[in-house]
Amino acid sequence: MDETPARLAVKPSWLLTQLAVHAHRLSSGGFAEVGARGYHYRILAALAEFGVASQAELGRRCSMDRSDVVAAINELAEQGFLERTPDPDDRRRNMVTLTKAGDRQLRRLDRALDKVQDDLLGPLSAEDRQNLTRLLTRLLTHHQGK
Amino acid sequence: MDETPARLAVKPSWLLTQLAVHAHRLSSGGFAEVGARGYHYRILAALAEFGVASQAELGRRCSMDRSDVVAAINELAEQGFLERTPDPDDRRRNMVTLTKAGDRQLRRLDRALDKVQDDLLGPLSAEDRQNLTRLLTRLLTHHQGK
DNA sequence: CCTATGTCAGATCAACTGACATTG
DNA sequence: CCAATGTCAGTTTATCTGACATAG
Repeated sequence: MDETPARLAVKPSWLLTQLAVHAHRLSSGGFAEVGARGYHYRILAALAEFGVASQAELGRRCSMDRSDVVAAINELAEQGFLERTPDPDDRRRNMVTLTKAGDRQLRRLDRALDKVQDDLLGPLSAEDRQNLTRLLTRLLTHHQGK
Repeated sequence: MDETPARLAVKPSWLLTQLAVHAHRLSSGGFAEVGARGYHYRILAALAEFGVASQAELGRRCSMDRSDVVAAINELAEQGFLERTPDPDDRRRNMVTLTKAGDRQLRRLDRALDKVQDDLLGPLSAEDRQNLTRLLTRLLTHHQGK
């Protein structure tokens, strides 16, 4: 009857790490279906969510490094999913804008992720999912607020 | 009052992805303090939890690829944290055994992770933590059971 | 002077892939 | 003949570091 070993029951950080493996497997699969990867999704989603932003802002919102934002935005711009225009008010900054095509791509990614989410949360009831979401949201807002 | 944008509230998979960034940052910091990394911790923990095992078994228990187990075990054996001996009953297999030094290393890693866990779960009450652990355990056992 | 920004080159770590020889 | 195991080489992705030029 001792199905769950002590370490698993006691260490949520271990649970999160192990679960992250499965979550990562599933979600990269979903991204790949649409020819994208995690960084692309995060940036497109942040643009749709918060609107036009500088690269540094995007990095902060996606918890990504400045330098990685550069590369991801190069790739997304090449595919026409966003546009990079210099900010006249602050000539250090680039303003990044989501295009129509970018919005369509984000929709595709969202659909793919919906399937992933069902796979991932399969064993949980609607109430459990709501509960989990609530807990994770509290954790995330706490850690993103520094 | 609209603190949480729609996407965050609706998509636990996004939440998990973003949280995984913070969890990863914190835990690799903890591992590094002890001169280790995630793969090392997972293998040592699995050995302590389930006892002697073949490399393939370790891979299944840690959700790691066979080939990555090889490299991690090379490194751990070099540091004297485990021993690799051929299985006389099945000459394909290596039996991997945790050493005294390996057990001490695992204890150090556990202590480091305890601090990480407190950082990570900071904003949650004891009851919330128990709740979260219960939900994550159900998800993990479901996904590990294939 | 100091800070923020965008950019680049490079390093590390986790995860995966494909191949191969050996053994069951 | 097929499946499992251990091993090796190589690739991709995510993350981070340090450096630099430019602009506030």
